[in-house]
Amino acid sequence: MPEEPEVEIARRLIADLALGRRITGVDDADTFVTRPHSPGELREALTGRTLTAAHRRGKTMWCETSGLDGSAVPGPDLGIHLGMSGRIVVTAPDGWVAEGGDPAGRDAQPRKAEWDRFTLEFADGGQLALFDKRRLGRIMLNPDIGALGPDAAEVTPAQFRALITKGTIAVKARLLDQSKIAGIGNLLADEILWQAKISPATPVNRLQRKDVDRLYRALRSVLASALAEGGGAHTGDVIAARRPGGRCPRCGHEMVHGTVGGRSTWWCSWEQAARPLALRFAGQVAHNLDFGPQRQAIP
DNA sequence: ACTCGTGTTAGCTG
DNA sequence: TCAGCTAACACGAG
Repeated sequence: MPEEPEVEIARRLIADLALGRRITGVDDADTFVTRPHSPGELREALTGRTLTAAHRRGKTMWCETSGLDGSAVPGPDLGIHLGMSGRIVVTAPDGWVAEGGDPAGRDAQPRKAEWDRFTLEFADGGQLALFDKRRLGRIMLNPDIGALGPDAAEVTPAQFRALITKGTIAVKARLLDQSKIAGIGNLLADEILWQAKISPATPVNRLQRKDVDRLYRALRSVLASALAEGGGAHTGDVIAARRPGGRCPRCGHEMVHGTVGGRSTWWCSWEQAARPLALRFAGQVAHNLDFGPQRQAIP
């Protein structure tokens, strides 16, 4: 998916190109994407309104809508979640198309019409569509934003410490828990843990204060650079090494693969080894003396 | 043919 | 009730 930085790109797309355009038609026939709404419910709720603002918390977006016929009473919020493969496609009146969201599917096959899972038609002839091959994206009225933790890009160090360290769950699973901190996905989590040199399987109650602080700094810098590079979670330094035979871009040791928190996880076998720091240090001495790592040039 | 997966969530267990 | 885990969802890509 679109993780937080890519969702932010999609939100800006909506904010820049879709606000203020009168909605004259709504295709809400895909009831899996629009669950729990029934067919026609979204059309009924949105036709005649305009989107007036685009917001985001974590990976959830929502648009405010105008009142009908100049009424001051606003309409319902339109919730948008891109799921695993969703993308926002905004078409201008002249047919010019802008996209934001999932980049993995971009440039692959030509877009099939049936992959547009939800569409707003505008009076000017353009449209806004949720394009989603896998169909795990979601459109709903008045989404419950309160169920999400603070946005990953806005959480403070003190909030972060409090939200992260409670319990015994693996730190990666906690980073992925949207009700604690909203916005971190599987790839970003691997990148953040790699930057912080922390094993993804570390129980959160075993993290020391300095580990948590390092994790927080890694979170901030990974999010900032992902957004600066156009939103892709793929832009992370370790993402390219997430494959069989991949090597750590810093130390050259092999990346290892496993499942943490039910998700596919890659980490550096050396720098993110799951053992106490003291043992790691002792191991490093032995390692360097006896069988120093074969460093590989990074392509 | 068959497995995997950038996400969420219902339902289960202790 | 809470914390944590697993399967299921849907379907394209490798």
